[in-house]
This record gives sequence, structure tokens and C-alpha cells, in this order.
Amino acid sequence: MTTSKAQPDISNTEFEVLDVIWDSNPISSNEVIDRLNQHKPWHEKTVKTLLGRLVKKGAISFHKQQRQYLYYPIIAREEYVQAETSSFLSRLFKGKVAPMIAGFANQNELSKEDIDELKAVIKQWEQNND
Amino acid sequence: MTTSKAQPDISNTEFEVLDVIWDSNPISSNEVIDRLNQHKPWHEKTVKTLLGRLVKKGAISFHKQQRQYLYYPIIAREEYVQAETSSFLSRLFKGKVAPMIAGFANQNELSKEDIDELKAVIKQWEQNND
DNA sequence: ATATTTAGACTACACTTGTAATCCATTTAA
DNA sequence: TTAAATGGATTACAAGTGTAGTCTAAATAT
Repeated sequence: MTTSKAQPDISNTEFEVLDVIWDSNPISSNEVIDRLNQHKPWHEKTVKTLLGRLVKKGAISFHKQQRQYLYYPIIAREEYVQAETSSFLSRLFKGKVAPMIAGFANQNELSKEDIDELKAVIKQWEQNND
Repeated sequence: MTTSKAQPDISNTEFEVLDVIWDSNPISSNEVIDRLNQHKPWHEKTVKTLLGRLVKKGAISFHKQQRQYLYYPIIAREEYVQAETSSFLSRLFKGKVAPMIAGFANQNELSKEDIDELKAVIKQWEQNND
């Protein structure tokens, strides 16, 4: 059975923070800040606000280590990503994957590698559904 | 050459309105309202607000027919959809399509039909890139 | 032991978004 | 020809978002 929980609404910036936490956890706010700052010049306070919002939304939680918090995810990346993907596909492509790939192909955004990978995914699917 | 314009940020509700306009245009606000209301119970005023916002954002425009406006899209659906797709894929799948499909497959969300369609897309791609 | 730094909590504030209501000038109906 | 309806413009307003600043208590440095 496929259990699908309603995901809380996670904003774009919140997602970037969450992604760091998915990547490595438990993790302190400072570590999150450091990692983010390799790419984004976000103020420390900003990141902390986002951490707080993610906690409030139930996307992450933490346990205390002395005075600091160590954060960890509550929702799984796979689940979240799958839910987002489904809603994305249904919004823009009536829920069908092939038209999305086709649109991509038309824009010349598919490489030989992508094609090979797609073939592998298909082969895998066929093995599981013979 | 692939010309990619920066798309204005279009909200979820705005997108639904825009989608009606893509579907049939030029179109009056009343027609938009009627079509939307086959699925969404949005107040007339709400839809008009959204039309106004879309105009302000440069996504649509209109010409007057007496006292009414007839709206038409400025940005093309294909372009918009492609831009959204790229940003979606880069956010969640490092820009690669195959992992997205794979995730879908793992959730048992791929039907035989989807697979056949994907194969067709691949075959098409290969013909264009021999 | 005091001064300073630090961690998190709370507050701020403009902008966007969803969801209309009100205002005003025409059209249209009575 | 006066009243009502209609179309668009303007205004409203709470919740969410991006982006911090301030407050407060604890830890650390001097």
C-alpha cells in the first residue's frame, strides 16, 4: 500500500535548508549555516528563522546538546519529492510523465546519457512488471 | 538557438486563470469565469483580481471590445512550462530527468502506457539524433 | 567575577497571495 | 429618464515569505 501523508507547505528557502538537513543529520544550526553559505550568502539570522519555521511546520525536529540544537528531518526526502513531483506533473502535464520528457526533448535538453538512464529505468520497470 | 526569457513569477491561482486563457483566446473575463467555475468555485471578483495581476505581471494583455476586455496570453505555454520544468528538475533532481522517472517508478506510479509513451519519446529522440 | 559572545526566542516589516468588497462610470432595463 | 446592473479599477485584509534585527539567558574569555 502506498501511504501518502499530506506534506506541510514548505517554501523555497525553507526547502534549501531542509535539503541540507536531509543531506547530513543530526546537524547544528551553525553547520547548516556553513553548508548553505558555500552557495548562498544568507545571514545567520535568516537561516535560524527558517529552521524555526521548519520545526513549527513539523518538517524537522531537534534534540538539545547542551545549549545547541541538533536538527534532524521528520519527513523523508523521498516522500516529499514524490509528492511534489506528482503535484507538479498534474498541474502542468495532466499527471503524465511522457509529455514532460517529450517537452524536454523538444527543447534539446536531453543528452545521450539521459536517454541511456531512461532506458535503464524502463528496463528495470519491465523486469519488475513482467 | 534556444531563447529563454525570464518568466514572471506566476502564483498557483494565477496559473489556473492563465491556463484557461492559453486554452482559448481572446477571451472575456466572463468567459474565463465561466470556464473556471466548471471546476473551481471562485468568486467573480477573485478571478478579475487575478486577471489584473496577470496583466500587471506581463503574462497576458487585452484589447478592448466596447466596455469589455478580451484577454490573450503574452507568454507561451510551452515556454512557461519548459522553464518551470527545468527549475523543478534542478531543485529536486539535480536537473536530471531519469531520477525523477525512477522515483515515480518506485512509487508504482508508472503504468504500462506510460512506459510505452516513454519508449516512443526515446525512439523519436534517437531518430533525431542518429 | 565581570564583559563579551553566542544560541535560540521573539519581533519586524515589506511584499506576495488568496480571496474578495467597494467605488465609479457606463450600459441596459423599466 | 431614472434605476439597476455590469465592467473594470481600486482598496482590503489576513496569512505566508524573504530577510533580518532585538532580546535574553547562558557560556566563555579576560
